[in-house]
Amino acid sequence: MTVTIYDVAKEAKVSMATVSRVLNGNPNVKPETRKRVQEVIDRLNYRPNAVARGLASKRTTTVGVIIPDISSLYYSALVRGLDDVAEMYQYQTIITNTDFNPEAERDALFNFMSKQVDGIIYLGGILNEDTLKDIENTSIPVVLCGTSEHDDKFASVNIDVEAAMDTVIQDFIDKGHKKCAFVKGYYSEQLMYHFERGIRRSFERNNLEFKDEWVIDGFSKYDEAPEIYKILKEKDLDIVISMNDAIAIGIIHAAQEDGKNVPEDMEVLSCANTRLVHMSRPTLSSVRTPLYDIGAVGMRLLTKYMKGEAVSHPDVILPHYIDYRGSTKK
Amino acid sequence: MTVTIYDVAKEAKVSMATVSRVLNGNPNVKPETRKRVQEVIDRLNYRPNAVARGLASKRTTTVGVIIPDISSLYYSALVRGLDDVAEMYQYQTIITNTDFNPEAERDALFNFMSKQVDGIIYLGGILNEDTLKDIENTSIPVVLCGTSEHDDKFASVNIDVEAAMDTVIQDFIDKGHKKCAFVKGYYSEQLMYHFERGIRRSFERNNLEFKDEWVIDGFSKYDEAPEIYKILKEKDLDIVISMNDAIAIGIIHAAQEDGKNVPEDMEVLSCANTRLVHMSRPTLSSVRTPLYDIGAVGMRLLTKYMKGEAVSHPDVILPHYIDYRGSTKK
DNA sequence: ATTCTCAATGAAATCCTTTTCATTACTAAT
DNA sequence: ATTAGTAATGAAAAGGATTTCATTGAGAAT
Repeated sequence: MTVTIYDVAKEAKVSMATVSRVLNGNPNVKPETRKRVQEVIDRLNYRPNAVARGLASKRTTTVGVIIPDISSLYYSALVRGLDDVAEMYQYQTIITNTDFNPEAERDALFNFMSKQVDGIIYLGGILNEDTLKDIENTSIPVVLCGTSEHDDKFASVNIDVEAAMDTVIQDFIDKGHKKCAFVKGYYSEQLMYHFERGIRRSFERNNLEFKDEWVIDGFSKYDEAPEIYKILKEKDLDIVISMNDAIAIGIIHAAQEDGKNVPEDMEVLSCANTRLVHMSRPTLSSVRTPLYDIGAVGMRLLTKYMKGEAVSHPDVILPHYIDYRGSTKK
Repeated sequence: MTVTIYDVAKEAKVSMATVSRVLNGNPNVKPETRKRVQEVIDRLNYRPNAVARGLASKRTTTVGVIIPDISSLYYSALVRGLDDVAEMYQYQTIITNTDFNPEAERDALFNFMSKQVDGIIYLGGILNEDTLKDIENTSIPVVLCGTSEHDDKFASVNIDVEAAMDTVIQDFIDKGHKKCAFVKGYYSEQLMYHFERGIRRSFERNNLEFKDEWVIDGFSKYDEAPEIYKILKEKDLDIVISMNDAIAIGIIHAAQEDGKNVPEDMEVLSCANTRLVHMSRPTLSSVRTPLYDIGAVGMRLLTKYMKGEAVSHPDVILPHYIDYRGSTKK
């Protein structure tokens, strides 16, 4: 039925070992032998069984990716970056959606181990201690992308979100503002924590108070924005930093429906940087996080680990920019 | 180092076969033996090697997914549907982005075969004849999702796009319109073809001509919308059916910037149905394609094939609706 | 001519399961 | 008491590659 390496060996009158050598580009094969074997491979249309190969070599050319939700523009942009680089290096990815559920993350991890992935990219939420230990034991390389976990244990790729927030807040304060809302989103706790810390730090440095009640949490979708707007209005907050850009757009729309103008009556800035920022009116000011690049660099890093290469800088910080567009005042 | 089935067998004083039976829920194990083995499994923290298992059983619990671009809202919604059902049935997915490149699709397919996937979900563009034949030879089950390929060879899940377009056009004609633009997007040729055919059919039935020049092709991104708008204006087309909703929104914005009002001066309807439709002002009228469900049903179908179950209706047509929102007149 | 290297190749072990087939130990039936 | 039938188990093969180690042969060095 299916052609195996044995069939090729027999047909080419060599041993399986030699066929294997040809397959893997091992130089210890006489050119004419190589040619003969290659001809048989082509003629028989032989394609190696990656599963058998994986069992024998202990390498599967597969990496596991843990992600909250692939249908989010934010995460799918990261994944596209990952995938393109993975493709370049001949790896395939297995993606598992976890919706920030720690149990789902744990299951995913165990699945990856069972499937003998060569590496893991983690874009997720919180790894609990047990799971963490399990991973370390396997010695499967792990790279964290955009979760802002400054952890010694794993390599990571991020932007400096605290610095970004610092800049943003300083700009607002310089324009004379003394308060702002911070609307969290559907991201990892750590990431949200770091954003908030950047904001607080900036307020502190300016000897201004950042009130806990300015943090608005528990919303994840565009549809919920009117509720958020209501809260903002109650608290008389007219500077809004939203982690999620769909929600930011929703807030703008809610304000507009309430007869307000953005940015004149309310300024909105998003921390995500998906394609949506261009698609609202006014266009959405935002922190330009290079999502695709974070994914790409993360996977590149992982390939190095998987090949056993030395990595000089395991914690990569990519540059970020603040793009002031229509939803903030000059 | 790593615990194998052999270690468990030795420790539990049974043969590997019995451990395997316990692992796979085979009923031919005495309850007390099962318990003893299970205890050892837990104690040793044994987790089966899926690669070895795959080699021995010829089943990998992995399905390959071919997709143009995971970072598209349209396709990632489909994939989320797929993934959730796959998860339910204990399958993992390997996703490959192809950007509609036939060669990339072919490579992906060969990769899947090599990795011995149990099934394939195809959301892609055009399978050329050779590749098609290769797939058939492997007897790997394939399900087509949302590509609108009414092909006897493979199972498929779709909406009836021609009927959808027919309804839409009929509505426009009933409102007194005699022409409309059809803006293609970044989708498969077949899908676009079926949409166009639905439009043409409707025009014909009303004894109206649909001109070739009303078909606008070659654009894929929001940013390109101003160009499209220019063309629309030249051709004096004020009814626009766009396959892509980001582009539809772009056209609306371009019109607004040109001092026009939507829907008063120009009506726009999108055929995709991503979350974006709610996020524009005016909100975007669209064909409500149940993307998530198409993916989910497709994967469900595939699980049946993979388990060798009979499938009574291999070509599923899911219901669709036309959602008239703010971008079209009542 | 003999020894030494090194390139080229093959035999066989190995990777870790599942699965088939044979065997043993019981229980029920006659 | 004997046989038949069945439940429970084990031994060993199979799955398709890689990899280690041994071997062969040819050319270089002595």
